[in-house]
Amino acid sequence: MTVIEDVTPLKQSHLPEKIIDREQEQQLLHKNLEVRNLHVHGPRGTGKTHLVKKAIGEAETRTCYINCLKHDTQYKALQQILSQLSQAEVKSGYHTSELQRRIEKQALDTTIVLDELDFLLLNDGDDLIYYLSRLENTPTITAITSNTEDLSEELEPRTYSSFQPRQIQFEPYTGEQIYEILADRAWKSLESRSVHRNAVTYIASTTQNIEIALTWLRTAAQKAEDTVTEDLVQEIKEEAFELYTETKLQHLSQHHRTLYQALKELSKEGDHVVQAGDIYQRYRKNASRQDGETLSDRRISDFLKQLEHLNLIEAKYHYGGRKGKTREIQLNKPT
DNA sequence: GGTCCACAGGAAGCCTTGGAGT
DNA sequence: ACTCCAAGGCTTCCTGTGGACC
Repeated sequence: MTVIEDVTPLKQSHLPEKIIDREQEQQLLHKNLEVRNLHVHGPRGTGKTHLVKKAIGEAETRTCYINCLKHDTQYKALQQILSQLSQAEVKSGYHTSELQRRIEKQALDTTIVLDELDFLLLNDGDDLIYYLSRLENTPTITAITSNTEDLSEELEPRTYSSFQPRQIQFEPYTGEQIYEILADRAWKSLESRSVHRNAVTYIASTTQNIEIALTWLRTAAQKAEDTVTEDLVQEIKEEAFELYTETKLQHLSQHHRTLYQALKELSKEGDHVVQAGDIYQRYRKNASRQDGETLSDRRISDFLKQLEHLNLIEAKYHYGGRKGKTREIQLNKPT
């Protein structure tokens, strides 16, 4: 017994024909995407990627979409750009300048989207942006970030001055907007009258992140005997959050997942605020039990920062005092 | 005011991978 | 087949931090 007729509209990846509540942003994107550099910024789950992808689909120029969470160095991003432009796999081993030379031959009238740019900046600096924004037949670049509000603070002055993006800000969804979107998706996806209004209201009043909201409603619908009730929604809250974090972690390494698991264990065991050193210790213990391979604390420290950027954990930095220089970390209950 | 805390995070170097030249 | 080169992943080493405590 299931209330789902077609699960597609409830999937986060689904791009509906009509997008609710983002008319202004959509227009800005449509008007500017192909003619000038853009910086799209806003918290997670506000529809940035979604709308940019839709704008790409409607663009007349060629487009490249790079997810910098997966391709977090200049080199890897260049490989992706070239591979999308030439429609062929590009292996490693070439000199960066060789990739750049080949891209320059092809990059005419191209729009390049760099999603999750924070991760590339964190890992490899701004060389990629500098290079792309100074190309002779300059492609237009759209950078999407969740953590970096003001790129002029993160980029070298010389990079920012040639990049000069127009900023498009995405505000968090309001409860009413989340409600409206969920209701629309539920109507397309589920049997009629199979969702209680209170159930949707509860989700909409708990989270401003549409990605979480959709995961939540979808999970509830999959569990429902014949109706999605508020009780059911409340009951599966934790499970839905876990599913959301799993999808966020799936693009990262097993070490990231072991690290996250270590923090989860420690916060379950008592203190919900944990010190970095304790997490490293637990990570080492768990990783060596799993397959023996453990990474250094230095490396894991970088991974911890990535989890912070994904908004999965919250870190408070101490630069002195009785605790010394450390981070106090807690799980982020995504809202 | 000197020492300690408990790491953060930069720099340098090692190892592996894969293309290019001979 | 061999050597050379460049890139990323990772480790090792090291310096810096600033309030608490003596």
